Amino acid sequence: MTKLTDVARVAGVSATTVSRVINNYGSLSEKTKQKVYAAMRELNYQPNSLARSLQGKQTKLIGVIFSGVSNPFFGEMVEELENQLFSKGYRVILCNAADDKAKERDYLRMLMANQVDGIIAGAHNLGIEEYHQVGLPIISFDRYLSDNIPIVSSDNYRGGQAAGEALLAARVQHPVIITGQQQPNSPTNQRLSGYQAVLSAKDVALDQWTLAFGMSPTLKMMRIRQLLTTHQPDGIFCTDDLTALLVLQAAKQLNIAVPQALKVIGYDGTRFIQAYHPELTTIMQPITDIVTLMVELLLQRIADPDCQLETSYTLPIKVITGTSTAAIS
Amino acid sequence: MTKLTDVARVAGVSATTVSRVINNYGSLSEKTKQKVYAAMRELNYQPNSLARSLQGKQTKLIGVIFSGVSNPFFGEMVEELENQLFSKGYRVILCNAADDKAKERDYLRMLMANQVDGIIAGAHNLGIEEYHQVGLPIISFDRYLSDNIPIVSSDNYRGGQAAGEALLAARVQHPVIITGQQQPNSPTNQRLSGYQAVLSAKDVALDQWTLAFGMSPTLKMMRIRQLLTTHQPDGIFCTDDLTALLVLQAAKQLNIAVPQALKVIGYDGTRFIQAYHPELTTIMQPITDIVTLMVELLLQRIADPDCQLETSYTLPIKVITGTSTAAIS
DNA sequence: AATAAATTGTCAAACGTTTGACAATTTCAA
DNA sequence: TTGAAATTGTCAAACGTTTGACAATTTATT
Repeated sequence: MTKLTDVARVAGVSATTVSRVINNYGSLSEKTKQKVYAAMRELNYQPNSLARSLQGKQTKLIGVIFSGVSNPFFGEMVEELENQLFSKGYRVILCNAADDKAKERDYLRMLMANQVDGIIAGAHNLGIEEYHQVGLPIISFDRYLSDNIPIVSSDNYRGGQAAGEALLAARVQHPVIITGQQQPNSPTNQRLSGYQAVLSAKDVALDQWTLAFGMSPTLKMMRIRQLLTTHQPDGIFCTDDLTALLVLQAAKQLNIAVPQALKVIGYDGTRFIQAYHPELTTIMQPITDIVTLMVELLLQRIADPDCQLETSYTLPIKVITGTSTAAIS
Repeated sequence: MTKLTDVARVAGVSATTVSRVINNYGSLSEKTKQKVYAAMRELNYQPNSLARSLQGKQTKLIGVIFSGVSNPFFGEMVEELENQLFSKGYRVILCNAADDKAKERDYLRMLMANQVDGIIAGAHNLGIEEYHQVGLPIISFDRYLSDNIPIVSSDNYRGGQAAGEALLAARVQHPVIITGQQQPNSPTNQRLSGYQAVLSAKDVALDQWTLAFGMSPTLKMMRIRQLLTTHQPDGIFCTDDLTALLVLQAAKQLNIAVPQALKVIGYDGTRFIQAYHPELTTIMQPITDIVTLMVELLLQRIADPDCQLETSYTLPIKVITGTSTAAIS
């Protein structure tokens, strides 16, 4: 591995000068700068980032903790995070917490040992305590972790309202909401609240089913079929799009016509769903904006660890209307 | 940040002894080991991995280069990679090459600067030359990079054959194959070859359409509608599942019944497709096995950089039969 | 109690870089 | 031509760890 002193030798200058060029420190003539750059190119030199970081420079590494990247919503989010962080000169250590407390804790330790500059936390197994004492800039997605850790989320309450309104506007009489398990301190609980508020304003009864987030699709499918046959709802709001896809599939299998006999509305509105399931009405979370904001906040915290940030940032959602809630002519 | 000397002080031993405990080096009594462990726990000590690596230890970081993680196939692959690497004590630096030569090159430089222990290369913008001189253990997915870099892929030729056979078995007369752009040195080209071989054995004409991998779904959709209306094929083999989904969608819009008027077969067979689109017949790549093999090979190379490995490893595919190619009764 | 073996300590160099203090040299303008 | 300013060099400490050589101490064995 070529090192700084090699560059110095080739450029015919001292090691200190090379370091000065790299870090743009002290006064330097254009001529020597060019000599050094030339030597760096010639030797294909890359400063050893371990040594730099050890010496006190930033590592330019960000830990990104999510519960898996195979879910399109998280996949798109992580992809966008990687993109934006890369363009700011940071790299991503991908941490899949996989609904596993121990793994998430391990990752937190590793990220500290690896001296990452900051963390984006999008998995939510761990309690507040463990995150509290990390002592690193953290931005959280969709979950309260500590007073000092900003939460970024989209407007879950409004999203729930919008979904309820859409169903009611489609003249639904017996709507059901399928949620994941309610997590403590999670703003996503607001989806239920918003939905509930809209229903009770119109005196429509709340009918709620819970399917744990980690449940296998096959199992979910069984439950949904059961729900459809026994409860015979004429409208379903799923708090994530994938579950909504299962509902559509189940309805098809059971010969329940959508939207004639059943209106379906999902949640998330990823690019994937928009492209491959345009028929599904859904509530879109603005992934790009969410990521932009999270990155911006994180970089602020990195630049100034004591900077004051809001506890919570809420971004607007958007309703994407497909045929799955279309009125019957 | 607590450091080694702090642990030494608390444990009442020398710094050298602490280091010996951590690295299990030299001779140590059980008693002092326990004292040191206790102190480490008490202080919540994590060795600074920058310092360790600088000193010569492994970084335990692996660069994983793919072209985006929002595609479910790559998403599932990266998720599995992260899982398996984590369980072996490695962490993943996620590199999204995004069909961008410059970005991929940048990443390669960064990975070298970051002293990663190895690389899994699954993006294929760059030529052989740039990978040739990286001088790090590399395993490639689905692309020839250099004689010394093993390729792992699934049996693309057999997959192409199987797809062709499935279409012919369903009594298709005018099948079309939709491929991505053929990449030089990519084993995925074999899908076409295998398909072609089966067709020509039965004297069925080859009709091939190309839709670039990076093209937006909307645009692809347009082309597919055009294809369906002008060419009126009665069978389509898409070399990836997402394109197949677009075909199904387009067929629905155009009132072309699947499988009655049109048989559709895809490629990849992710868990996602199996769960959410069981109707689609597809060729499944064994993602878990592919990842297991890649990780195994990479770790071998890391342990012994000179170890001899095969140039190419091919894993069997599996046909997943849905209703999209069902025979008409 | 004597000896060997096992354990622990001390010390220092090394990994590759940054950065400060200071001195030496070059450049430039008046 | 002198003096100030700009440039470069030398030297060394620091970041936190590992590891080797060696000495000092403790423990186990007979």
